[in-house]
This record gives sequence, C-alpha cells and structure tokens, in this order.
Amino acid sequence: MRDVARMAQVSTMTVSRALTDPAKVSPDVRARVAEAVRAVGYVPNKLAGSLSSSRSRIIGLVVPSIENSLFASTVQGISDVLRRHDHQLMIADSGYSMEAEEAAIRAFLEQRVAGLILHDTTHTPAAVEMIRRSGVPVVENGTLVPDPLDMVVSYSNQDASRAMTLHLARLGYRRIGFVSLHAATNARSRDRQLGYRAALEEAGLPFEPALMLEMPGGLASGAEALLRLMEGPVVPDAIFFAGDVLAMGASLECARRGWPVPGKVAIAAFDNFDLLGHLVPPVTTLKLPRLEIGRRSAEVLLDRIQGRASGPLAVDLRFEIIHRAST
Amino acid sequence: MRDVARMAQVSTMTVSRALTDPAKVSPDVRARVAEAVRAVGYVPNKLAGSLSSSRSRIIGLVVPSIENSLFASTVQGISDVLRRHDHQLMIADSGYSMEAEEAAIRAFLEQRVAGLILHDTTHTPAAVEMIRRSGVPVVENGTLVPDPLDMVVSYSNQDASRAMTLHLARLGYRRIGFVSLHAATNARSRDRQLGYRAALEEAGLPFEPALMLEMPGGLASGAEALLRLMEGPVVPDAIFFAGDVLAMGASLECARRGWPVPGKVAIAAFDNFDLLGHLVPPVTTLKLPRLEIGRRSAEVLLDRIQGRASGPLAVDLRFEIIHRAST
DNA sequence: CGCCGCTCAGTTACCGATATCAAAAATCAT
DNA sequence: ATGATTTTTGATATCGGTAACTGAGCGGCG
Repeated sequence: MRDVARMAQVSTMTVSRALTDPAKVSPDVRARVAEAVRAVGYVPNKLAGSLSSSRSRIIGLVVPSIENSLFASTVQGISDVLRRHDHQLMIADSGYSMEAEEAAIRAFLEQRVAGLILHDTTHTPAAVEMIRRSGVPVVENGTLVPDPLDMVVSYSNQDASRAMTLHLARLGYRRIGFVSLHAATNARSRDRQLGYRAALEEAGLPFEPALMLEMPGGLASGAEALLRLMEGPVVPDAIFFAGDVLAMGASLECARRGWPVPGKVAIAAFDNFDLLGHLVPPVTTLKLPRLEIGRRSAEVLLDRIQGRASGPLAVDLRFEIIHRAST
Repeated sequence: MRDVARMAQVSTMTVSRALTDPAKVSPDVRARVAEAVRAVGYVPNKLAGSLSSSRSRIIGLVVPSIENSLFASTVQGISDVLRRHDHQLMIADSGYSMEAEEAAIRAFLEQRVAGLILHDTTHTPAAVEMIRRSGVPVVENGTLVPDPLDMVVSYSNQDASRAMTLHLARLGYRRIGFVSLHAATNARSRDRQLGYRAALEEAGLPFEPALMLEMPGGLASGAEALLRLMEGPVVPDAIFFAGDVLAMGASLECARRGWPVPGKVAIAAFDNFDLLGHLVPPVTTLKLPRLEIGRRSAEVLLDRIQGRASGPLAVDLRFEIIHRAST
C-alpha cells in the first residue's frame, strides 16, 4: 500500500479511503489511486485490515459431513448469499463429533470470524462458553431447537416426521415401519422418532417396537433395513425411511427382488433427492428447504453483523409432502 | 494476551512462545501461562499472528459447484488432511465461470492464504498473473493438464474415457454412443471427447457424429439423451455417458420403459456413484479417485508450504474400470 | 578463575491496514 | 469580503501478535 500511496502522491490513509469508501475522496485522487493500484498490482491485505478495524468478512460453517449431499445444498445456499455480499466462507466438518465441532469453533474464533453457522444443535459446554464470550452471532440449522444459542433457521424434524406418518395413516396403512439413523448421536433422528410416535398416537395406531429400526446411513443399509422389517415378527404394509439415502436403497432392493411397491410394501422417504422422483415407482417424500435454509441463515447472519437486526430469532421454513406412486 | 502475560508474570513475548513453541520456555513458565490462559479465557488472534509472521494456515479452494457431490468427495479429502495438520479451509464456488473463479482467487489472496486448490484448469489471464505475483503454491485438480500453473493432482480424463470406450469395443459393441457435458465450457468434457475419438480410431470403428451428444447435467437430461440417441438416425448398441449423473438418468429411463439393458442398449457411466451399483442392472463405470485427489492435493500443498518440497509436480492417480451387468 | 556457549526471558521494532483527530482547502451565507 | 461550515487530506497511534536481537544466569572447560 505504501507503494500505491507514493505513486499516487497521496498518504496511505487516502489510499485506504479510496479503496474502502470511494465517496470520501475526490474523483481526481480516486482515479490516481486506481491507476496506481493497477500499475503496482496491489492486492490489499485483509488480515491487516481486519486486525485494525476488528471487523472481518469471514463466516465459519461447521457441518457434520462435507460429503453428504444433503448438507451440500445448504452450503450452496450460504455460499451464494455470502458471495453476493462480498463475504468469505470457511468450512469445517465435525464428523458428527461434538469435540471436533468444538475444535472447529475454536479455530474459527481464533480467525475472528464475523459469524458462525452450525448445523448441529448440541454442543460441548466449552464450545458454548467460547461462543458466548466471543459475542459472535450464531445460526443453528439442524432442527428447530427450543433453546437456541442465538438464532435458528430450520424446519421442524418432529413435525415433518409426524406429517408424513399421518399421511401414510390417512392413506390406509396400518402397520407403518420407521427407520432412522441412530438417535443417540443425532438430535434430528430423535426428533423424527418423536414425530413418528406422536403421529401413531394421533392416528390411533398402536406403537409396535418391532417396526422401528435404527440403521447407519447408506444405500446398502436401507436395503438391509427393508429386509429385516419384511422378515420380522410384524410385517409392515408401509415403511417410512426417515434418514439419508435409506429409502433409495430400499426402493432399489424392491426392484431387484421384483417386489411391487406399494403392492407389497409402501415406501416413503425423508428428503427430496432428485433421484426419488425418477425411480420406479417414484417415491413419496418430504421436500425440505435445504437450499433456503442456507440462504436464510446467511441472510439473518449478515443482517445481524451489519446491525440491521438484533436479538434472537427463529425462522421456521416449513416442509412439504410430495405424494408419489410409492405410497 | 496482555492480560495473560500480566497474570502469568511474564512478557507477552514469553506468552507467545509458550503457546507456539512450548519447548522454548521453562516448564514452570509454561504451566503459569497455561493456567493464565484458562483463567482469562484467552483466544489467540490468528489475524494478528499471521500479519506479523506473514504465515497463515488457511487454504483456499475453488470448485465449480459446491452442490455437486463429485466435488464433495474431493473437498472431504482435503478437509480431512487439513484438519489433521491444523489448517483451515476457505471455499468458494465459481459456478463454472472463469470470472467468478478470478474473483474468488482475488479474495483468497487478499486473505493471504497459504495455498490454493483449484478444480478448474483454465483461468483468466488476470487470475494467472495474480497467482504468479503472489507466489502462493497452487494445486489444480480437474484433469492432468500438460501445462499446469504449478502442481497438478488428478487423473487423465482423456485416458479414462479412452479406456472405457475401448472396453466397450472389446465387448463387441460397434455403435458406441457418447454423451458428455458441453465441451465449450468444460475442459474435462473436451478431454473425454478426445479420449472417445481416439479409442474409436484405435478400435477401428468409424466416428459417427450422430452418436455424439452434448447435454447439460442432471437425471432428466440423461434420460433425454438416451431417447434422442435411440430415436436418432444411427441407433447405438451401447452408450457411454461421460458426465455427471447422466448415466443414472438413462438407466432409470430404461427401467421405466422396460428396455432390457444391455439387451436393447448397453450403458456405461463415468463416475463411481454408489447408486450405480445398486441399479437394475448395476451399471459399468469408471472408478475415479475423487477422495484421494483431495487428500493428495492437500498433502502436496502442505509439503510445499512447509518447505519439504519444491518445484512443479504432477501426480497421476489413475482410474479403474468397474465392469458390471449393464455392458 | 574467567571465557565460552547454552538456555531462557525481555525489549523493541515492525507486519499493513484503519480510527481518530487535526489541518487545509473548498463551499457557502451574509 | 469574511467568517462559518463542509469537504478533503494527512499525521499519528494502534490493532495483537512475532522476528530479531539483547542480556542475564548458569554450567563446563581449559
């Protein structure tokens, strides 16, 4: 920057102004600075800028897994909004571990991020304490938690799960199986299980433990879950796969075995993967606002950072049932 | 840090040393500093640290699309290695535009990243110039380019495409269709087209323009490509879908229409999505080292940053054909 | 015993920007 | 034309660390 200042015959302060707030500087100077910047090939040092102004344009994001395409849409939404507002995105994955999340949060705070977006909604006490002390605004994404750290942008996993279960009940299915990821380590799975059970009760159907299963994620896992339930003591007439790609695995397994869907068993899924609509038969599913969650998270965060808003906030982005031939 | 120093009865310099290189201070002081850090809830300011030392532990990554699950594995690989080495990841997506890539690169250089990973291999002149001047090490990922900016970690799109086409030819297919993304905006597609044509020549098969198609990505697009070729002037006996999820879309379309695969037409894909193995019939495909590309990219970058290596470098991670029932 | 070399801690000068305050120049009102 | 007001520019301190050098303390050696 010294070089630019010298070449433009002005002080460094003026260069700084010309670059960050051109209106504050005369057109003449503005032009000379611009020219000098070009000539020198000057690349501003945001590290120095942020240190001096104690403002940064970096947002930290922690997701459980980068590879999971569900989170990918949310990340895309965040990235889109941030780019439009000239902010940068730092990303870390926690591998579904609270300790790893804590480490990522610490690293982000050390970088003095302007805001945090966390997909998970349960955190270590140390992480919570650090965030509190730092005063950095936070958005949580995973589910509509009743007691957020700060802001939440999500949908209700419990309501969504309940709605789909009721949908199946209304269609006349009576022995509705339910498969989710392990609830012990996953708040979203817990909510979904609660929704399932609430819906059964509401529909006057008995809760049958043999119809509820927890599985790891993955296609093979979905296929296995299907077989286990179909060969179990209580044979379901419909199965709601409330997690990951389980429903796809199950649907493909039915295709392999030539089982008619929903003739032999109906299948419902939890997330609107493109693929579900292209399977034979296309699979009934919930459409969740993944991309929109990302967008809105970034927006509310920026609003807060730029002083356009303050205080806690909960945004419920709702969901939608897509009814297809599989149920 | 002042507070920590005061509380531990040492100078700030000593605190700095105790935190960055504990071996340099006595155990007594080390303990006092650690205690003070805890008591104060001190979170080091890496901005200041990086500014002062002109070293940062941030890597910038530009991918064409965050949402695309192909890139997601690579990002995961990068993230895994970086975390292990206590580095952070900044990510931006270019939306397949060189100008957006340039903007992302500029933003990263302004943040003084320690290294860059770019998925694309074609860049604006301005971007190249900036990178050159900055002296920041770079890894390119998209394909094994002959003239890299700096380092490349990838596989040969051309060889892979050639290998699969030859594989089909060896199986006895004679009218091999080829579908890829638009080559004009995608260096990887260009390479794949070259590989296809090279293989035809090698196998003594005529090149038939009507058998080659360019389509946008997506499942629906794959289905449409299938239909166009099957209804075209030259009906293929096999189709190689060399991009994105095209093959899945096509395979599912065959399922919907009840077309036997490979009875009516054989189908081959370009990337090892889990799903391809679960379709009916499972689809022959190329297995590309997506995750490994991420890992190795991060590793070679860190090697360079930490002075364990220097100079250009090209890592060819090869590929593998997975032969399944669809061909 | 004194010099050397080593370890450990402190002093000082930055890194490259911005905040703040003050001065100079330009604009305006009377 | 003169003082008041506004706009434009500059000088200096500072953000929170680290580099580089300095000096104190200590044991080993000839």
